[in-house]
Amino acid sequence: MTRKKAYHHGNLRQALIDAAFELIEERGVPALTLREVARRAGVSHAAPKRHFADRSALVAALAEHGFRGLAAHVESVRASRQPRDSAERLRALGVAYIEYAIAHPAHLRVMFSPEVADKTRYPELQRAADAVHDMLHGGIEKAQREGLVRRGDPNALAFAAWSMVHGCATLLIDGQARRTPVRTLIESAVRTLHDGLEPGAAVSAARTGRRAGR
Amino acid sequence: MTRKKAYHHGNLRQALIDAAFELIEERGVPALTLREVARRAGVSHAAPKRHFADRSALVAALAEHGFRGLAAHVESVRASRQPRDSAERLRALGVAYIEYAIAHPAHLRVMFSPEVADKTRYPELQRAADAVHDMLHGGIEKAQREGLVRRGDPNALAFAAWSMVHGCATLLIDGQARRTPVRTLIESAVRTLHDGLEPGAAVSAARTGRRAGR
DNA sequence: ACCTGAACACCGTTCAAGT
DNA sequence: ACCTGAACACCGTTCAAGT
Repeated sequence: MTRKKAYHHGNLRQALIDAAFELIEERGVPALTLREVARRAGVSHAAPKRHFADRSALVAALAEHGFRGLAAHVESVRASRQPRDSAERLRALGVAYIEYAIAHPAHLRVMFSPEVADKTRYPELQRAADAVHDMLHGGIEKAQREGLVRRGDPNALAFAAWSMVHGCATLLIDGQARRTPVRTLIESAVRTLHDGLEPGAAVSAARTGRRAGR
Repeated sequence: MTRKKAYHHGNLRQALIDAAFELIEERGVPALTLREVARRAGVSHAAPKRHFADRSALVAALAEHGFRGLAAHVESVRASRQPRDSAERLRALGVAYIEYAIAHPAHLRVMFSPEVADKTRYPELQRAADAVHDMLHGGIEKAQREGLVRRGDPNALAFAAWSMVHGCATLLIDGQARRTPVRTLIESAVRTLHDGLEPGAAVSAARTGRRAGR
């Protein structure tokens, strides 16, 4: 209500970010334009320059926002769902990632936009992305220590887990789901990440104990 | 050598596609511009209109090219590597997908560009993408029949496999590999797709027979 | 310190005109 | 049938000038 006035002389930076997300959600990433964002925030087209050096800097800020939001969502799920062991906890992390992508497709698209693929130019973005990666990495190591994830290079295992979850999320928000409910697809991806495609895994998944733990 | 002359009055369409891929490889997808493509092909900026209705139509043609190239690469790998059973064949398909992405990152980016996410507007693109999907779907069903992939909705299993392979490919071409050789990461993703993260799978993977096959 | 307005080079798209 | 050249509205970016 009273926001519109505060924008003009206040936190223009945040106003631009809000307007940018609205724009992406309405008309897609290709429609994201500095001039349109400025227009929606009610300032001249040159005003964003004070807050974002160029278009890439705005995209980087949006991506950073996305990574922080994802980390927060993962944390909140962890707090509310109370996973019983580290394997369930890891599974919850994957589901949270996919949920976040579906709830905020604009955020995920901008987080992995080619424009900001080189994160060395944006240290804050780098840190935000690393924080999410560290959650995954830590989750893998913890589950390994408890014998709930097989042994091996944690980096390589974390990468595999990230690939599955990220691939699932991006395919779903790009509308690649076909003839099958989204819920079923998510469950299939998360279960396959744990059990694999091979038939034997179904048996081992039904076991309560472990077999080749440390 | 004699190509340049042939372009001006000949297969301009193909010349534009070639120029577009060169441009994307050199300067990335955001730099893809109809005017620059026309310039490189040596024609006026309005000439592409005869072959591509608008920018999206060009991107769709590039994406279609990408899907056909991927299908061809998968076929050639299948012919040369002679997989012994349907599980190995499925694994080879995944590796081929990732190899293709790394060899032709511009193709993969354009294949999954948000601009052409809605493939209903481009039937030829739809068909090319479906052909790749059908290969995967068929591979899953065949492996199921041989008892080398667990039972369940083939669509859901194919989606999980696609998620892993596609996620791996996109993360790698976006330079998300960290501190670990690419080869190791690919092997981890492909192995995890088959075995899962859980410890029991390592044992079952070592078995020669099946256990819960049909 | 923060924002404006004019300016420049670029882009997508259209369309009458050329061959 | 295929391509050109001028035109229009839009964009990113820069910069002197305003408050």
